[in-house]
Order: sequence, then C-alpha cells, then structure tokens
Amino acid sequence: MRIGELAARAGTTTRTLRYYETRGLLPARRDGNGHRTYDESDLRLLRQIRTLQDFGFDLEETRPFVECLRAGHPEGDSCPASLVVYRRKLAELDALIGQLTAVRETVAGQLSRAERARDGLAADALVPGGPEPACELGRLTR
Amino acid sequence: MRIGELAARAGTTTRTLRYYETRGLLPARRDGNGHRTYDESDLRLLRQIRTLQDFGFDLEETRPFVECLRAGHPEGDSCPASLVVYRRKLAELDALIGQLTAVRETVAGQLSRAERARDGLAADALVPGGPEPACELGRLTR
DNA sequence: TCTTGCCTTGACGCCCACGTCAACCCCTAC
DNA sequence: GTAGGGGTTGACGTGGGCGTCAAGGCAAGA
Repeated sequence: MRIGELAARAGTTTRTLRYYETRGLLPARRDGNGHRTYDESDLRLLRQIRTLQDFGFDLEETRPFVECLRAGHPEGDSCPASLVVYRRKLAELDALIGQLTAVRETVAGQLSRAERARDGLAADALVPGGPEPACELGRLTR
Repeated sequence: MRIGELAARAGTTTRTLRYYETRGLLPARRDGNGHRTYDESDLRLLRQIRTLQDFGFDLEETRPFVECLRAGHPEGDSCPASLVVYRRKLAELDALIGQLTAVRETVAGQLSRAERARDGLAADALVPGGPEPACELGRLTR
C-alpha cells in the first residue's frame, strides 16, 4: 500500500506520515519509482501512535510502544519501557489536573466575588448621582 | 520609573514589557532620551496581567481586565467584559479537566491491564525455554 | 577618558506537529 | 497529446510568549 492509502486508512495525512519517517518513527520501504510502500503491520504501528497522540502523548513518548510492537510483542505496552511512559504520563496528568482544579476554584471564587461586588455597585448606581460604569462602552468599542 | 525597575518589581523581564507594548496592552510614556517611563498604576496593570497569565489566561484575555483598571475601576474584574472572560475560562477549564480526567482513567486502565498481562507472561518466562523479553535491551540501547 | 550600566530598535530563534506551497516525476485513461 | 491523479523533495509558515543576540546611544562615576 502507498502513502495515500495508509494515511486514509488511519485517518491522517501523507504529510504526517512523511514527518514520522523523518523522526525515524515509521520508516517506509520504497518501490521501483521511489514511492513509499507500507503493509498492514505499519497500519498497526500507525494506529498505536495515533491513539497515544490522542491521549496527549508526545511523539517521542510513543516510540517505546512502536518499538515494542515492531519487536513482535502482541501489544505496544507489553514492554517495560512502555509502562515507564504510562506511569510518567499518569503522574503528569495528576499534577496537571490538580493545578487546573486549583486554578478553577480560584477563578470561580474571583467570579462570584466580582459578581457580588457588581451587585453591590449596581445598587449604588440606582441611587441618583451614583457612579456610572463607563469602561466597556467607552473602551471596548474602539 | 524605567523599564528595568518595573520589570524587576513585577518579577518579569524588560523583553516581556516591550512585547506587551507591541501588543498595545501596556503602552509607555517616553522621557527626553526616548526611554520608556512608567508609574505605580502601570505596576498595578502589569500585576493584573501576570496574575491572569499565571492562571493560564491568554494575553488577549487579560485585555478587558487591563482596560477596566485603566478606566478607573477598583478591580480589573469590576467590568462585565471581564466577567465574560471569567465565565468562558471556567467553562474551558471544566471541559479540559473533564477530558484530562477521562484520559487519566483510560491510561490508568491500560497500565493496570498491561501490568497484569506482564505478570502473566512473567510466570510463563519462569518456565525453562519460555519466551524471553527481547525488546528493550535490543531496541532501546542503540 | 574610559568603563559600566542602563536604555533603544531590529531581527532571528525556539518549541512541536504538522500545513501549505513549489517544482517536478510517473502512470493511466481518453 | 494531454489531463488527471497519484507520488517525490525542499523549504517556509503557524501559533504564543517571549529569549537572545547585535549594534548602537546616553549618562554617571573612577
């Protein structure tokens, strides 16, 4: 199978496959015309890469999985090096989720505080001669 | 105060301040030598920007807060446009945290599955003449 | 006077996973 | 012959927020 067909079957692009080849991740055989040639096992490798990419793995992090499959193992994660990546990724995810959750709570707190302040100021604004909110209409419509 | 002092007091760099100026976010007055000049209110604006940046806001998303402060409001989030950004960011954070959590669970599941499979294969390997794990030592040390 | 230290603008580098040309080749069908 | 639909390499663009020179100016202190 040639590069266009493999790309289509994996739901990606020829550019991506050529990029993977420059990275040494998915080298291709060549036919008489110099065209890249792939087989079903390459599709398997490619799907492994794409799945991990979808999970947010860096390209380099998919390498142990690909090497593992290429070595004849039934799954990309049958090798210890892949498990190391799994564990490192889990730790990264936990750290990230923790940070994002903390930020989320902070922002939520700021929002409700600002909303309360606004409601207070809105009550003030109802008083004749009170302060008027002049920022958005004057500043944001330039 | 000049650019170096402002940068130091805000814990950032002169390059960053010049960048903000090109973005129209933090314009500076100029003295006789053409040097940028800032005052305390600029430090206030800069701290607002940096705080939001630390929360993961894009530079453009900090603009309403800065405009709000510059319009004379007590807080950067005293204006409706800022609240809109808060709410949008909250929604983004929730979506992202949800995705990451789902990925985390998937990866954790894959890891424990792979570990169970490995333990099973390890038992096989204890049998004389059993299959040997040949991938990492052969592939990863090139 | 010379060094030191701060400032200026301009421009390229970085990261990562590709997208998007450009210019060309090869085979097939009409 | 020629149009179309594959393929090839090479090179530059993208985005975001700066880092890092390069080449020069201006003022104060030893």
